[in-house]
Amino acid sequence: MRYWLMKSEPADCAIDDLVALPNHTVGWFGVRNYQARNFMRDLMQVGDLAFFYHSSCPHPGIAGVVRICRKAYPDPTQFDPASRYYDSKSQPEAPRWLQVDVKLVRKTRLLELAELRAAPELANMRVLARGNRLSITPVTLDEWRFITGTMMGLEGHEFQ
DNA sequence: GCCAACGTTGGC
DNA sequence: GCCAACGTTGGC
Repeated sequence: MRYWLMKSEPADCAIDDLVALPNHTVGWFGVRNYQARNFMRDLMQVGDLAFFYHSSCPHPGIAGVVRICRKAYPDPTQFDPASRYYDSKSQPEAPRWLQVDVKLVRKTRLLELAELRAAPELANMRVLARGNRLSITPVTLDEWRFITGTMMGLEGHEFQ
Protein backbone atom coordinates (compact mmCIF):
# COMPACT_ATOMS: atom_id res chain seq x y z
CA MET A 1 0.00 0.00 0.00
CA ARG A 2 1.57 3.23 -1.17
CA TYR A 3 0.62 6.89 -1.29
CA TRP A 4 1.06 9.23 -4.26
CA LEU A 5 0.49 12.70 -5.59
CA MET A 6 -0.78 12.92 -9.17
CA LYS A 7 -0.89 16.13 -11.13
CA SER A 8 -3.70 16.89 -13.54
CA GLU A 9 -4.26 20.02 -15.54
CA PRO A 10 -7.84 21.08 -14.82
CA ALA A 11 -8.24 21.80 -18.54
CA ASP A 12 -7.72 18.05 -19.12
CA CYS A 13 -9.46 16.71 -16.03
CA ALA A 14 -10.48 18.77 -13.02
CA ILE A 15 -11.75 17.38 -9.74
CA ASP A 16 -15.29 18.42 -10.66
CA ASP A 17 -15.04 16.48 -13.91
CA LEU A 18 -14.27 13.42 -11.82
CA VAL A 19 -17.22 14.19 -9.54
CA ALA A 20 -19.49 14.32 -12.59
CA LEU A 21 -18.24 11.14 -14.27
CA PRO A 22 -20.19 7.89 -14.01
CA ASN A 23 -18.49 5.76 -11.34
CA HIS A 24 -16.26 8.79 -10.63
CA THR A 25 -13.53 6.89 -12.44
CA VAL A 26 -11.08 8.07 -15.08
CA GLY A 27 -8.02 6.78 -16.92
CA TRP A 28 -4.89 8.75 -16.02
CA PHE A 29 -3.94 9.49 -19.62
CA GLY A 30 -1.17 11.72 -20.87
CA VAL A 31 1.86 10.75 -18.76
CA ARG A 32 4.87 11.19 -21.07
CA ASN A 33 7.74 10.90 -18.67
CA TYR A 34 9.53 7.59 -18.18
CA GLN A 35 10.04 7.91 -14.45
CA ALA A 36 6.39 8.70 -13.86
CA ARG A 37 5.40 5.86 -16.18
CA ASN A 38 7.65 3.47 -14.28
CA PHE A 39 6.03 4.45 -10.99
CA MET A 40 2.69 3.40 -12.48
CA ARG A 41 4.09 0.26 -14.08
CA ASP A 42 6.31 -0.99 -11.28
CA LEU A 43 5.02 0.34 -7.99
CA MET A 44 1.38 1.37 -8.19
CA GLN A 45 -1.11 -1.21 -7.02
CA VAL A 46 -4.86 -1.33 -6.95
CA GLY A 47 -5.85 0.14 -3.60
CA ASP A 48 -3.07 2.73 -3.40
CA LEU A 49 -4.28 6.21 -2.50
CA ALA A 50 -3.29 9.47 -4.18
CA PHE A 51 -3.77 13.18 -3.85
CA PHE A 52 -5.42 14.67 -6.91
CA TYR A 53 -3.44 17.84 -7.67
CA HIS A 54 -4.41 20.69 -9.98
CA SER A 55 -1.40 22.02 -11.90
CA SER A 56 -0.76 24.66 -14.56
CA CYS A 57 -3.74 26.70 -13.45
CA PRO A 58 -4.50 29.85 -11.41
CA HIS A 59 -4.67 27.98 -8.09
CA PRO A 60 -2.40 24.95 -8.10
CA GLY A 61 -2.90 22.57 -5.19
CA ILE A 62 -4.47 19.39 -3.84
CA ALA A 63 -8.16 19.16 -4.68
CA GLY A 64 -9.12 15.63 -3.66
CA VAL A 65 -8.23 12.04 -2.85
CA VAL A 66 -8.41 9.20 -5.36
CA ARG A 67 -7.78 5.46 -5.25
CA ILE A 68 -5.98 3.42 -7.87
CA CYS A 69 -8.63 1.02 -9.18
CA ARG A 70 -6.95 -0.56 -12.22
CA LYS A 71 -3.33 -1.49 -12.72
CA ALA A 72 -1.25 0.00 -15.52
CA TYR A 73 -2.38 -0.62 -19.11
CA PRO A 74 -1.67 1.14 -22.44
CA ASP A 75 -2.72 4.78 -22.65
CA PRO A 76 -4.98 5.01 -25.73
CA THR A 77 -4.17 8.66 -26.41
CA GLN A 78 -0.66 7.71 -27.59
CA PHE A 79 -2.24 6.13 -30.70
CA ASP A 80 -4.72 8.92 -31.43
CA PRO A 81 -3.32 11.40 -33.98
CA ALA A 82 -5.94 13.93 -32.90
CA SER A 83 -4.74 13.89 -29.28
CA ARG A 84 -2.18 16.31 -27.93
CA TYR A 85 -0.62 13.22 -26.34
CA TYR A 86 -0.19 11.36 -29.62
CA ASP A 87 3.19 9.63 -29.96
CA SER A 88 3.99 8.61 -33.51
CA LYS A 89 6.90 6.46 -32.33
CA SER A 90 4.78 4.25 -30.13
CA GLN A 91 3.51 1.06 -31.74
CA PRO A 92 0.37 -0.79 -30.61
CA GLU A 93 2.34 -4.04 -30.35
CA ALA A 94 4.84 -2.30 -28.06
CA PRO A 95 3.05 0.54 -26.27
CA ARG A 96 5.41 3.09 -24.80
CA TRP A 97 2.99 4.84 -22.46
CA LEU A 98 0.74 3.49 -19.73
CA GLN A 99 -2.08 4.73 -17.56
CA VAL A 100 -3.90 3.53 -14.47
CA ASP A 101 -7.53 4.14 -13.59
CA VAL A 102 -8.35 6.22 -10.54
CA LYS A 103 -11.61 6.49 -8.66
CA LEU A 104 -12.62 9.51 -6.63
CA VAL A 105 -12.61 8.89 -2.89
CA ARG A 106 -13.53 12.40 -1.91
CA LYS A 107 -13.27 15.97 -3.06
CA THR A 108 -11.47 18.07 -0.42
CA ARG A 109 -11.03 21.74 0.16
CA LEU A 110 -8.35 23.15 -2.11
CA LEU A 111 -4.99 22.90 -0.37
CA GLU A 112 -3.00 25.46 -2.28
CA LEU A 113 0.63 25.01 -3.20
CA ALA A 114 1.62 28.03 -1.09
CA GLU A 115 0.01 26.37 1.92
CA LEU A 116 1.88 23.14 1.31
CA ARG A 117 5.16 25.05 0.98
CA ALA A 118 4.52 26.88 4.24
CA ALA A 119 4.28 23.66 6.30
CA PRO A 120 7.61 22.67 7.91
CA GLU A 121 6.31 19.10 8.14
CA LEU A 122 6.32 18.96 4.35
CA ALA A 123 9.81 20.41 3.85
CA ASN A 124 11.03 17.19 2.25
CA MET A 125 7.95 16.39 0.20
CA ARG A 126 9.03 15.20 -3.23
CA VAL A 127 6.61 17.28 -5.23
CA LEU A 128 7.87 20.43 -3.51
CA ALA A 129 11.53 19.73 -4.20
CA ARG A 130 13.35 22.36 -6.20
CA GLY A 131 13.22 21.58 -9.89
CA ASN A 132 10.79 18.69 -9.53
CA ARG A 133 9.05 18.03 -12.81
CA LEU A 134 7.50 14.66 -12.14
CA SER A 135 3.74 14.56 -12.55
CA ILE A 136 3.51 11.52 -10.27
CA THR A 137 5.46 11.51 -7.00
CA PRO A 138 5.49 9.25 -3.96
CA VAL A 139 4.07 10.59 -0.69
CA THR A 140 5.29 9.24 2.65
CA LEU A 141 2.87 7.95 5.26
CA ASP A 142 3.81 10.84 7.55
CA GLU A 143 3.12 13.36 4.80
CA TRP A 144 -0.16 11.64 3.97
CA ARG A 145 -1.29 11.70 7.59
CA PHE A 146 -0.24 15.30 8.10
CA ILE A 147 -2.07 16.53 5.03
CA THR A 148 -5.26 14.54 5.49
CA GLY A 149 -5.30 15.09 9.24
CA THR A 150 -3.85 18.40 10.31
CA MET A 151 -4.38 20.25 7.04
CA MET A 152 -7.68 18.76 5.91
CA GLY A 153 -9.18 17.98 9.29
CA LEU A 154 -9.80 14.36 8.43
CA GLU A 155 -8.11 12.80 11.46
CA GLY A 156 -9.16 9.21 11.82
CA HIS A 157 -10.98 9.22 8.52
CA GLU A 158 -10.92 5.79 6.94
CA PHE A 159 -10.31 6.06 3.21
CA GLN A 160 -12.19 3.02 2.03
C1' DG B 1 28.91 7.19 -23.83
C1' DC B 2 29.43 12.23 -24.02
C1' DC B 3 27.31 16.47 -24.18
C1' DA B 4 25.40 20.60 -26.60
C1' DA B 5 21.15 21.93 -28.26
C1' DC B 6 16.62 21.82 -27.81
C1' DG B 7 12.01 20.92 -25.66
C1' DT B 8 8.95 20.69 -21.69
C1' DT B 9 7.20 21.63 -17.16
C1' DG B 10 4.98 24.56 -14.23
C1' DG B 11 5.00 28.34 -10.94
C1' DC B 12 5.06 33.10 -11.05
C1' DG C 1 5.42 35.71 -21.25
C1' DC C 2 9.46 34.62 -18.38
C1' DC C 3 12.64 31.48 -16.94
C1' DA C 4 14.80 27.87 -13.81
C1' DA C 5 15.36 23.27 -13.95
C1' DC C 6 15.78 19.15 -16.00
C1' DG C 7 14.53 15.51 -19.57
C1' DT C 8 15.34 14.05 -24.39
C1' DT C 9 17.60 13.91 -28.75
C1' DG C 10 21.09 13.02 -31.86
C1' DG C 11 25.74 13.82 -33.81
C1' DC C 12 30.12 12.32 -32.88
